[in-house]
Amino acid sequence: MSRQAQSQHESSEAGADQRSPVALLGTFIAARGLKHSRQRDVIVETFFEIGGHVPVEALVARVHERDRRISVATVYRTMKLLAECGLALPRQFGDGQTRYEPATAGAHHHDHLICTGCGAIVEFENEDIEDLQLRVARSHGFEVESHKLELYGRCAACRARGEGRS
Amino acid sequence: MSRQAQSQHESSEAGADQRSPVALLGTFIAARGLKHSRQRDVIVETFFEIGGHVPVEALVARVHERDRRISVATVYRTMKLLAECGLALPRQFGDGQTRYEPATAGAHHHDHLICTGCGAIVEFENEDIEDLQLRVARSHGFEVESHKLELYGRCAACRARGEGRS
DNA sequence: ATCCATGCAAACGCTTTGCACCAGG
DNA sequence: CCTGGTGCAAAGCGTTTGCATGGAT
Repeated sequence: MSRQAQSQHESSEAGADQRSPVALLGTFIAARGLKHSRQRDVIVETFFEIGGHVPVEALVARVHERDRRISVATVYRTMKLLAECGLALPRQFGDGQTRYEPATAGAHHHDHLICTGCGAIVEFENEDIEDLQLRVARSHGFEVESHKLELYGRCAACRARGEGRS
Repeated sequence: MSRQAQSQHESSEAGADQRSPVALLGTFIAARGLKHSRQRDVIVETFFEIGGHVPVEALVARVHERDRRISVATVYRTMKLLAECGLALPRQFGDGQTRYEPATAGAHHHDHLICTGCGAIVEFENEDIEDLQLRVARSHGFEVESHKLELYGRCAACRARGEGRS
């Protein structure tokens, strides 16, 4: 909605900020004097392949499909690195486990709809709500730095499936 | 909401839903065939004395000021019981620990402003935001069951204290 | 007498960390 | 080579649970 189209052709092949995540990470790593490794590649590729809001546990499982010997610790360390690089966003929903969501270059802040039936997570963005948030905060003397909004409910599919809730 | 006033005179002296939390818990306990105990009284009294959004750890500390021998397990069990009774609401902010907030009888749903400077937690309620939430959800085929909205920022006091953020 | 509640400590799930070894620059 | 990365296992943290004991009804 508020994302203005910058140029039309860049989407054709690569686009300045459309380099592969692995490549982007490479840049960050180089800039920080860190090192490159095979397991990081695997983890990062797998993470962006999944694309969604991945619990670390699930990511580990997927990574192990490619290389059984990559350790959980390395996955955690790599995800933390990705988060520091701004390539992944850690999310804390109520269930005690950290999920990571890919942070694509031009992406805006958004919030989440979470289906209590099937666990589906849908992203949305709403400027009106954000405006109201700022206003409410200001009326309490707060200056908002960030926020978290999660709506829990049943998605269309789940409602269709079991009309009279379980 | 679904609790209808059963008798009328009980409200005369104490107020139907204004009875002390310990007394209210007593009623629930009796109704469920559970038992009363000294440590529950201490925990519940302490909890409502604090009144805010208490991390369990802090509650335990306070409880221990009164009786060192009450165990952590009992505090957790009691808070879970209070939550089931509807007298306390468990809250999960992002910091990995559960906080409980007293649920007074007529209280509405509300959301939270959390100061990233001093940790202060302010409650607010905003119908417009809630309306918009419902609308957004519906536009995605969701039927909202509950939601969580947290605004993180700096409160007036903290901003006054250190204008140029640390 | 009967259950429930308690305390203790062990177990838990998720995440982090210490350490010795391995590997990229 | 030197520094950072890895695997493993242990530790950490908040929370829960099994079990024997103690207390309320």
